[in-house]
Amino acid sequence: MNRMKAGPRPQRIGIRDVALHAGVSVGSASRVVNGAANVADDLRERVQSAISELGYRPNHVARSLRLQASRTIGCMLTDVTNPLYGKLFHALEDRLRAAGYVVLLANSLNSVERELEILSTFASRGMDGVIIAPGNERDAAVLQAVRSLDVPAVILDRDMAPERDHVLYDHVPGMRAVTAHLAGLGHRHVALVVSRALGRPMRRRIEGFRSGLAAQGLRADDALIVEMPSAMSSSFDAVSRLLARRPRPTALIVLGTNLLTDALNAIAVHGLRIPDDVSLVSLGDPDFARSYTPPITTLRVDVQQAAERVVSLLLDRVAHGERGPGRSVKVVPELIVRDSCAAPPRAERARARTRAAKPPVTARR
Amino acid sequence: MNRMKAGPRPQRIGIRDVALHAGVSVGSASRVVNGAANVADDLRERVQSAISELGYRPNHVARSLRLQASRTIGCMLTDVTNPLYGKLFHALEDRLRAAGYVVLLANSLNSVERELEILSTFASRGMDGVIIAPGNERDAAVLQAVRSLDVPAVILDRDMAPERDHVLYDHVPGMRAVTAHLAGLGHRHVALVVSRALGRPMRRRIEGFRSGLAAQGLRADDALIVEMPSAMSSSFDAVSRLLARRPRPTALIVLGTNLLTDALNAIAVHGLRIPDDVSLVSLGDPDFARSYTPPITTLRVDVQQAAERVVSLLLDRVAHGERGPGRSVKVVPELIVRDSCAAPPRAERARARTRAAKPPVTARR
DNA sequence: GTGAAAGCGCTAACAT
DNA sequence: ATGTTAGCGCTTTCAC
Repeated sequence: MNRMKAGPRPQRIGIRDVALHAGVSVGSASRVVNGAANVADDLRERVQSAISELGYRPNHVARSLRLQASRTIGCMLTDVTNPLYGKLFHALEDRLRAAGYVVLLANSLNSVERELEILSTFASRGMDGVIIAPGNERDAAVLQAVRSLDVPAVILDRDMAPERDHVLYDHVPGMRAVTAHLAGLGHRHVALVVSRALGRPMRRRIEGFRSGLAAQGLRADDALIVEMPSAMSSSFDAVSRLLARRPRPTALIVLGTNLLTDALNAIAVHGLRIPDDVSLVSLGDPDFARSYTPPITTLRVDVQQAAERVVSLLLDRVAHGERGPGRSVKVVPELIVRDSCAAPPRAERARARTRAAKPPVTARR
Repeated sequence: MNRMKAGPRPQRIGIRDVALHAGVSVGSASRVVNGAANVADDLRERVQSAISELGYRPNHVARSLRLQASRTIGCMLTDVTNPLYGKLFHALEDRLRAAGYVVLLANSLNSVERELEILSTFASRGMDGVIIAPGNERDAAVLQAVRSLDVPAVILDRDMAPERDHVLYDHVPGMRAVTAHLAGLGHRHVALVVSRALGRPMRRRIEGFRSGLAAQGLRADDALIVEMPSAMSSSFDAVSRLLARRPRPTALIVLGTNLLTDALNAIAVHGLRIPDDVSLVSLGDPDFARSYTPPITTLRVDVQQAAERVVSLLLDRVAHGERGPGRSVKVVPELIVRDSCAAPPRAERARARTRAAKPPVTARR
């Protein structure tokens, strides 16, 4: 009667087939599959051989329906194309997979519409939990959607809903460490290049930059804070303009992996050496920051640690029945000091032209 | 009876509740939800308002079980951390989402064990189709797992099972275009840096390199083909060694995004200018290749096009009932000529030291 | 320890 | 056009 047009699929094997083949009831077969305690040895063996003979695989969808749990975690990030998010997804996937969960990834691209759609997808697909970093943390509809999620959620690097769990990167002390490092070296003209100041992360970093400078008795020069129009645009020109200023900034902080390559290029084109002519600190620690000549000092958030925190918070609720109020854990970025920062040049008045004649980059130490 | 310990979840709303609330049968409610034809207007309206009043959301798991289809596509790639795969996933997700599918991403990390596990997960989770690029194309177990998948599959840039659909990057002509370009400029000492030669892609590229050179009447010098031990290791030293050879190679082909940054760095450290002293071609066209000074000539596979092909092949089977034999479509990489290649320096005998005194990089054109 | 049967939420056949 | 109902594959109570 209910036969959908003679499926060409060669009759998926169900637990019912296993039971039949082993000459037991489906209940017993199920108990074996799930490793229940009360099973006689011979029955277990018969079922197990039936399973391998028939090549039976439990149907996860049916199980999910029955159990009201899918062992799936939804993960909404801005864009895995960004290496930082790519690595994070990776770390999350590793840990969750080890715990028996599968991760459903969705790129929100910072689009409100898309974020709503994704959140809705997560809801109707019965995720056991979600990990999200909404680009539009301030949007009322997104906020509403997040708050009305009926599964455990961990919010990453956004400050949205106090009743939920959060993992927050502690940008302010992070940036303070950078400014302290630079100020300690003697820098007084420090420039900052950021991708876009929307959103908590950039706001906090700029805040940390200002307060860090203030703590050193310096004042942030607004003209030295450059914000890129979009995450996609090249920062080459912006950095170039910065380097053309007089007095030239003696140190540059570049907040974004994409920005770093452009900045390095701009510095080279201006014939400047790192760190002799200009000091440089980057965010995010891409692999080549380590292998660059000279190795670049970076402010790094430990992705592994962040993933660890996120997963632990989430599984507390998903798997261990935690019921408490929203918790918030901070991950402090660490300053990895390498060779791209030094004292500012004595003669800031010297002309760039003169320098262009020197070897382009300092030698590997 | 079957009440799982008084779920704290506030009684998920089902279609049954909607029907009750609207005073109709579940069947009718279902018809409205699915936009069936035979529904009276007033009934439809009543159901619709019940839906929004109750905030009903169809349970996708139940629907999947009933329909024997999950509207989910499994996607197994080596590692989204690699920008090429990141972009690809992105493009795939866009298209599939538009078609009403959700993508389940899994990073295989080239581990056999993991690939088998992922494939198995895909199978038991009832994917409607899968897109895979197994790192271990030659492994018997992986091969077996791929061939015995009982859902439509598209295999990406691997040549595995003729009965399945494939999208293959046409590396040989791609590399030929590169060598032709370089040879046309007059280069005779062309070096190649590859990340690892395992796997079809690199094998084919090297093959294309050799045959391309041969077609120009040149012979590939094996000493100029450098293979990195792993995708993760820095190629700085390898490139450095290459540049220290005499006669120095006049052109460098770098097959990997990670390798490019290291190569640029090594070239700069040697005090060499691009393209005056050494020409450079890269693979994969990362964003900064365009914004670099000088802009880097790259061999690019059009990710959008590849994704388009993959999705179209897959949906033919998943959604349009295609039953035919395995199809294979090729995507030809295109050479994007920018400013990083020029004729080899006349005086190859001149010393690097001399050159180091010149400005480090050519000006932006 | 094992079997029988209910039912997770939904759709589609069938009956009206 | 609408209602009734079987059953997707599985787990788990309940009775033995």
